[in-house]
Amino acid sequence: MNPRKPRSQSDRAPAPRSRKPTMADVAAKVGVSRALVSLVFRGQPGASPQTRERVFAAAAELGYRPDMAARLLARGRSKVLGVLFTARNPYHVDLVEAIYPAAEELGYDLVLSAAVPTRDEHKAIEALIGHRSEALLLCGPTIPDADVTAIARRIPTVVVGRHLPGAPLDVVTSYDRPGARSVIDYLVGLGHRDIVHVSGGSRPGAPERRRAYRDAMRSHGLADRIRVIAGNHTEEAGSEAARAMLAEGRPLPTAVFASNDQCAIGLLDVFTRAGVKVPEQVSIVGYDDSHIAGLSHIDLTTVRQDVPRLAHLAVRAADEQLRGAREAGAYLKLESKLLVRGTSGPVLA
Amino acid sequence: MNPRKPRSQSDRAPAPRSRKPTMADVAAKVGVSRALVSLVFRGQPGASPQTRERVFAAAAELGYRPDMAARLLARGRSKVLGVLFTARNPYHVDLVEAIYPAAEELGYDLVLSAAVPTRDEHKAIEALIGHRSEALLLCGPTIPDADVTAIARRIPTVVVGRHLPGAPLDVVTSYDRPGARSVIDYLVGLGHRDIVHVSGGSRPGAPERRRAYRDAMRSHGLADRIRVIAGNHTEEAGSEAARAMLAEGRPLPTAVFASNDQCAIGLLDVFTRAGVKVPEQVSIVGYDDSHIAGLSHIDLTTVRQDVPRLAHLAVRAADEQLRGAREAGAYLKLESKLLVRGTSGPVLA
DNA sequence: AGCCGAAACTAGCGCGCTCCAGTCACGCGG
DNA sequence: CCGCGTGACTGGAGCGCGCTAGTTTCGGCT
Repeated sequence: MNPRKPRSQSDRAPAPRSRKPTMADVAAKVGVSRALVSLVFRGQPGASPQTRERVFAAAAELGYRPDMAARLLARGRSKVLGVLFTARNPYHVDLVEAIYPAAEELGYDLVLSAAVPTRDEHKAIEALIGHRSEALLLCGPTIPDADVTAIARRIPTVVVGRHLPGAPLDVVTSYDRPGARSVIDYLVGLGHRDIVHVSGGSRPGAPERRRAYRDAMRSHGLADRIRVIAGNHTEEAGSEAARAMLAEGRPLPTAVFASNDQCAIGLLDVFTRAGVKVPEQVSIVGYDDSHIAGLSHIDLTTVRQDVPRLAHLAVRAADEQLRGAREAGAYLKLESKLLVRGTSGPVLA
Repeated sequence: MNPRKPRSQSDRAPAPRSRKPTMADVAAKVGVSRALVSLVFRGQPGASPQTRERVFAAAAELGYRPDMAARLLARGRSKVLGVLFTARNPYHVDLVEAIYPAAEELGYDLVLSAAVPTRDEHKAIEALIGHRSEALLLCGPTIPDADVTAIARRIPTVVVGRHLPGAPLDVVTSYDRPGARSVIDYLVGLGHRDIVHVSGGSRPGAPERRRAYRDAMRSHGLADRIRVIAGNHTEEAGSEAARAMLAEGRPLPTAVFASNDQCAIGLLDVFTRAGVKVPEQVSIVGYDDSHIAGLSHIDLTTVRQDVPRLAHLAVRAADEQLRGAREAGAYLKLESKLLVRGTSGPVLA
């Protein structure tokens, strides 16, 4: 068995459903040159209104669609942004949803590539580059700093939601420290003192949130109550943390601050199933305000990041890099703000 | 100033991002023809092992990546499959994750396009076609039958997880009827009689599951206990249904069969928060076995669809259509099987 | 020696499109 | 009458690659 198959006839043109019409077909039908059709389709001046009309009519009749690949190839600029995201992360999904309109506004098209368990971020990024993305938007990438830097040297890159100072790329993110701090301030204001933090390890944003938690606790004179449980940005990590707390036998904290919403939801589920009342017995606060946090049955208190604006800035940063408007290296940070919902409340005596 | 610089032959710019290296650059560096480099990169026979080695070395040094757009253009076949999915649907995410390896196996590349609130499926599909997808894989599309049919006439199409008989496309899905039926059989076997179904409206698979529920109830002599609550394939719909049941004042059913996992989770959350014990007071069963169903804190009884196989068949169907191996119109159905987890149990006297 | 065929490699066209440098007709002032 | 500007349109050279039809080299066989 030869592992590589020789190209056979069947590997060539697919059974033509009817050959895809090209610009030349449209041009021929109207009786003009291809160049004119091209002009019309790009909406550029240089064609009379009547001709435009006829071109569009002929195109519609033939079912012609401009071929992106050829267009990309011919044009210096491809106007395509590659977006890397983690399919399982609802916050990333929110980001992607917000990036679409932002990109459209500036005339960019999007190509998505998902990082999934069987397909790591490196591969996903290669695919994006291969598909002729002009620039990359990386949503909370988890590969090492050095790798991100190496990629950024090859292609304009914008990292969203991860702190990565000093690399030749733009960073768009929220101020994690004040966001996390406001959570602690809020909880302390409600009378909480035993506030546990379930951390997200080295996940994007997690170190900052952890540090802000510690700082805030100290500044409230609660240094001795600091407790960080190592976790992750997943439901599974949250539920494990909750089970661990329940299994300890000692009293539960009155509040838990999770490093992101998924983790918070894991906590929430395990606690409520164990009969622990939220927020009466334990307040739970997440981070990100991903769309699931807002669902009525979750109703999670969390920290909202301004996702549409984040997306907008990210696309604009990419555009600026591409236009050569400035060097890469911008560090854009947005305010984020506490969003009080139903999973948090005062300490009940 | 003209941004378009003429290409100078001797452009060996160490300035990192000056210009993307092309195959010609690699060829020049190695001292062979472009054609040979092309052979090497396609893994085709016709190059000596030493040459291969040198080509790869030079490519790595230059940071060369084959340009998909050009490759697509030059090759009759683009070998790209366009995948439409709903970013917020975890089951779709599972599917996408499974499609990646399946596509790779047959030598296809993937382009994803997400249907999101601000960007409907039509637009997403146009984008896929524009990016030169040879065929479309539509994960549970929600646009009208006629629209899907119209698209399928333009481009080979495979629909996953939606019943759509008689259209010029392939369908890959699971047997929803037996799957749903096994749920009812199982619940009845545990002693349940008051089994409510929260339906998914006209969402892919939902009508079949609803019908199977009704049929199964009747065949168990429970025709008078049939109760369908109109819903959707979202958490929100599940939670609404749960709230509605709680608000009614009359006794809860002993079991609820939701049309998909997300809906089931909505139910689950509202019930547990209201202090209703699952499964002691109410058993809850979902459908799809999306990855969230398996999370330890959810531990949802559900119906597993064989996602890897579904993905595999879908890709193969697309491949077959493209190769002209057969006409479109295949209807592939897989077995699905009940997966008993922690949210279901016997009726307690 | 002479022939042959496979292995290794090359030349060059063409994929569908964009873009630049024209060409053509037409009107107008000198 | 010519020159000249302007709007409408055309020709053709690429973009980076794949692929067919070669050419050259070389070892083995009669």
